Amino acid sequence: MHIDLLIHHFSNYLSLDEKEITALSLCVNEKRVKRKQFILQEGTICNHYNFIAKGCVKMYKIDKNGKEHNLQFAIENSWITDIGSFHSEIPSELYIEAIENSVILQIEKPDLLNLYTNFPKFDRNFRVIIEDAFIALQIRVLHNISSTAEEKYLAFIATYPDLFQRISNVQIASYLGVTPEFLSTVRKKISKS
Amino acid sequence: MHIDLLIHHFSNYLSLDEKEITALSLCVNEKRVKRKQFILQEGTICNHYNFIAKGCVKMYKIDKNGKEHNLQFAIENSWITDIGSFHSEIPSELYIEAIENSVILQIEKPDLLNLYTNFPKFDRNFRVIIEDAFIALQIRVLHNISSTAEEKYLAFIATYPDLFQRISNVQIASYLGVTPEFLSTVRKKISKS
DNA sequence: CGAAAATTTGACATGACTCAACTGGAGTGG
DNA sequence: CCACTCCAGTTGAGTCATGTCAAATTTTCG
Repeated sequence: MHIDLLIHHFSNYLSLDEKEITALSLCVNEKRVKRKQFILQEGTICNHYNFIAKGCVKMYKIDKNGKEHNLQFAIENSWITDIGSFHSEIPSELYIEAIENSVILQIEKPDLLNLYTNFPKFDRNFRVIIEDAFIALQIRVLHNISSTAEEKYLAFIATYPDLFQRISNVQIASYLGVTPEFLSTVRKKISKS
Repeated sequence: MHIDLLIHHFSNYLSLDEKEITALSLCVNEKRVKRKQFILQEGTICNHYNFIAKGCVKMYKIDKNGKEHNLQFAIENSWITDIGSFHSEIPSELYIEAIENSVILQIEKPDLLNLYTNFPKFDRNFRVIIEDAFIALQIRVLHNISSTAEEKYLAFIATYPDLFQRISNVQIASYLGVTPEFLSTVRKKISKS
């Protein structure tokens, strides 16, 4: 079962004991989605945390010109959620869409709050998980405000060599904040040097 | 005393009880810095969390061309720390420098870890604090990858009207990732419309 | 196989940077 | 209190990075 992946994921932090595993298992829902299906759509409230057990998904915004801007990718053993919408319970401006056929483990908000209250270890573990995500986002912001497209692209493939092989350059361009056409010329220049 | 500000800050989350307040008080160090003094410098390990009780500071990186890139500002009642360096205990690539004469409340890493272990409420509170910071960073990334300089500037002054009045446009330009000259032309264009 | 999407290429447009010069406070020392 | 310096802010000319649009080609996937 896929929940073993989640339990193993937590063993990277403070491992769960029997009672915690039982409680967690009771509130995890497994959801299978095919490529191009949505886990979240703009206008709806994001009321669950999503853990990717298998596959690959993206979270993005569509701007006023209809263009997609990728905020985050997630593959096996990582979390992807519109935490802003989850917290405030206001409608999301984001989409979460499967790039590959995927298996998602979802925890509903009331269940997660219960886990936090009954088992402080979840507060601890999610604190550390989000700290790590925060650190990665800070590095991304630094690149955004200080690097050229070429530098950002090279940093991306160095940081996420696994992702890089699974997603198209259109997706990477959207994540970096450049057009696919320009990324193409950047890649050409890199390959020549 | 300034520690009251910190205790009050936590009351925005789960309020601290007597024992927690006592424990916290024992590990908070008050530090006064003047304008242009450093709280952290590149090459040193960031081994404390910094809470701004009074004043205003910035955290930035200096790139290979000697240019500053502002990652974060902090004013009263907010946290500013190189969490990456704090976690991994590798030397920081960032500077934290006072923009105004300031009062900082510092918690050393071993003390913070003790607070986490002895009082789970700190895990909870810092989880929520960092979640909020994470949400703000995600919004910033979305602007970085999808907006023009003008849109980013307008979003900045709408989001941080308080900060906007206390710091120079040079600092804002560095935060947005544009040159001060170009920000100047953007501001001129805005004032005309 | 066939449709849809990804990738590349080129001509052109524009947003943003560089560099240099100038102006006008704000702080500092005599 | 003045003279001085330093820095923020502005302006303009020229340049570079990146975007737009359109078209052709290749790849992917159902």
